[in-house]
Amino acid sequence: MTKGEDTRREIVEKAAPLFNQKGFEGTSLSDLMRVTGLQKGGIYRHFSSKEELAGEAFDYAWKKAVERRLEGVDEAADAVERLKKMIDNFVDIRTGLVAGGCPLMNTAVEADDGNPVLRARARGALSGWMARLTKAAEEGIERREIQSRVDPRALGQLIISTLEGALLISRLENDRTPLDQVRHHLREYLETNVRHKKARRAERARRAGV
Amino acid sequence: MTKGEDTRREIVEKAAPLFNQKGFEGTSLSDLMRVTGLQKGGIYRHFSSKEELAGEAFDYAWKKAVERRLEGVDEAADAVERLKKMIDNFVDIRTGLVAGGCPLMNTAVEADDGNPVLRARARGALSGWMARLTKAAEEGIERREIQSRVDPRALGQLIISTLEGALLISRLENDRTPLDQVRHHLREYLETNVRHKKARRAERARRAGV
DNA sequence: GCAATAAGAGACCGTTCGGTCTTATTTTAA
DNA sequence: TTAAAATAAGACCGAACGGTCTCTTATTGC
Repeated sequence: MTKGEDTRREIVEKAAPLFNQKGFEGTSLSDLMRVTGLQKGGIYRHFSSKEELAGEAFDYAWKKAVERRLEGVDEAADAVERLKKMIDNFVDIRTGLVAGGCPLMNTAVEADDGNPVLRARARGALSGWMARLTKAAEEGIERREIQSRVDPRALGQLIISTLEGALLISRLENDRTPLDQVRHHLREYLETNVRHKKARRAERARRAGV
Repeated sequence: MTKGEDTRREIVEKAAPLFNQKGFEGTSLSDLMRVTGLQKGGIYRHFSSKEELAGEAFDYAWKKAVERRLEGVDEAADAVERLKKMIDNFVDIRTGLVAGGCPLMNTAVEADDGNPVLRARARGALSGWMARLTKAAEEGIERREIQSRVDPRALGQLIISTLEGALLISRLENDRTPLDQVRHHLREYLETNVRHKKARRAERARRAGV
């Protein structure tokens, strides 16, 4: 890795929390100069515009969020447990993330009446997340772990909507109750309306044995 | 009403969609001059700062949202129907509102890492909304329309979180499916886990009779 | 209709904005 | 070691920022 590539990477990593907290418009070049310790020339050598840097900062922030939200998911016992693990990760994990809350929410709200480049970035992130959830649900249906009447896409939308909304409220109130609340609600829903009935007795036995 | 008061009101009404769409930082005085047809002097005669105007614009936008979201709620047959009506209004109503989506969400996201004045405004709006929902739930419990084990505050948080999250996703995707999805989900939840069991037979009969 | 007052225009203020470009310095490969 | 290439500094640009202030114009109460 050349020194230039290294500097570029550092700029992105240091810029990401700024953009995530203050937004694209709210982050100025002088902010970026301050956190990177570089002058304008040093920044603009690596990026053609503030927007290009913001785009890469979003990708970086989102990548870190996805990584953490997927931790331990593959190890879960079945499809329902995988979904529950993703929910738990969303609710519990607050370290190792770019500061400022969910990049998807922040970018979606700022960009949906404006900046089309960042908006596209947010849509891409959302569809990736949706794909993870629907794939888990589809596989669960195939394996008779999830009821066949469940619509994977609708389930994914429900989970994402609920989690993002609770995060919004939790951050505004500075209180994690809403996140815990929807976690409990979604878990109940998954066990009662999503998990395949044939699998329920076995699952109860497994849990009792733990 | 003097001409000054009238002008002031017009400024607020014309500024509100701008702030709701572009945010506080994203809305410039030249934007405000354009939509109001006034020069700076004409605006600053009525407001001491851009922030003061933004605050009043938020109140205006929120007031309109609340008015529409409460339409027909008092006429509902019981507490569960009142909650369902509030949910329906949130999902269905898109006219008569200040453009740019939910003012609570927009302001919460922009202000939660910054502007404390606007953040306080958003928190006030949220607590008012929560109060409406918890009051409906508490009354429902008193009247044996809602199960006594239901926690009014938790129910309110769940409804608000779910609706706001779905609105976020719907706006990003430009697709109302997530909103319809969570409406269906919440209705089912209200009927199954919230409505008082003694009231269920009567409710089914009432609905069959309609 | 007139004087007092309220309302609005718009020039002006210093600052900051995103961005460019030339120059100096550091890294790199030969 | 040295020359070429990569990298960073920072002066500079015009435009736009939020805000002030003076002066003119419009409204108001008498």
